[in-house]
Amino acid sequence: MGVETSFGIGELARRTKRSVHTIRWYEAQGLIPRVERDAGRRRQYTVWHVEWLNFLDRLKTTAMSVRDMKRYAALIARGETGEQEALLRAHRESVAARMREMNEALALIDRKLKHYGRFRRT
Amino acid sequence: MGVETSFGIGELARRTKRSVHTIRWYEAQGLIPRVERDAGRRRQYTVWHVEWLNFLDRLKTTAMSVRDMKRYAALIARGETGEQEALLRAHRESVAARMREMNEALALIDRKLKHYGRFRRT
DNA sequence: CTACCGGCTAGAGCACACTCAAGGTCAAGC
DNA sequence: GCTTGACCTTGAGTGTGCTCTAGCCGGTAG
Repeated sequence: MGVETSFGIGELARRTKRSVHTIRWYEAQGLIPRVERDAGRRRQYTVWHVEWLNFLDRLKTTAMSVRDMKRYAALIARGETGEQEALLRAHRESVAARMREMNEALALIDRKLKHYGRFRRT
Repeated sequence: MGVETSFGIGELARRTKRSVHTIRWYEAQGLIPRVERDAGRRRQYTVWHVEWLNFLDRLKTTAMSVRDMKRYAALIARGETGEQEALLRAHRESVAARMREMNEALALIDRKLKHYGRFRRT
C-alpha cells in the first residue's frame, strides 16, 4: 500500500483506454512530454499523463492532427505558455469554423430528409 | 451555341473543383452513378452530376466515409428511396452525435483558454 | 503532316494514424 | 533455476483517401 505516485505503461493504457502499442507510438511521435524512466529503462507515468492523454482525446475529437498535437506537446515541454495559448486559440477558431460548415451540411441533409418524407405514406 | 446538355470530365472537374484524377477515382470507387460514355468511350456528364458531387462534398464535410458514400450511391443507382432515406437518417444522427462531442470538447478547450487568459497581463 | 488537347486505363506512390510482430531484457515468485 | 509477466526496441503491415505517372488514342487547328 502507500501513495502510488507513478505507474507503468500497462496501467496508463488501462486508465486512458489505449493500447500499450499506441502509447509508445504517441511518445515516438513526440505527443507525450515529461516521460521519465526507471532503473530498468521502463517508462514511468503519473496522473498528469492520464490527464494529458485525456486532453489529447479532446483535441482528437476536434480533428487536431498528430502534427499539431506534437507542436502543442513541444510547447508544453518547454513551458511556453504564450505560444501554447496561441496554438490552442487558432485551433479553437478552426474547430468553430468546421462546426459552422457541418451545421450547414446538416441543414442540407435535413432538407433532403424532409423531401424523402414528403412522399412517404406513414 | 445551343443548349449544352452534357460535357466532359474536364468541365465537370472545373465545375466541382476537383481534379480529373479524383473524379475518375470517385467513379472507380462506385461513388458516381449514371455515367454514360460517348462513341469514343469518353465520360459524359450533366448538371445532375455537378449537383451530386456537390452533395457528396456535404457528406464529406460531415465525415461520411467513402464506403458509406458508395452505399448511398448504389441506392441512388437502383432508385431504392426507402433505403436511401434510412442511410441518410442514420448518418444524420451520427453527425449530430459527433457535433455534441465536438461541442463538449470545444467547451473544455475554452475553459483551458480562459485559464491561460487568467494569467495574461493585457 | 504534325502538334496539341482532352480523354482513356492500369497501376504506383503518398500522407496519415495507427497496429502489430519479432525478438529480447529484467524482476518476482515458485 | 525456471517460468511468468510486464516491459523494451525496431521495423513491417494496414486502411483510408486521394494523387500522380506512364503510355496510349482520337479529333482539330495551323
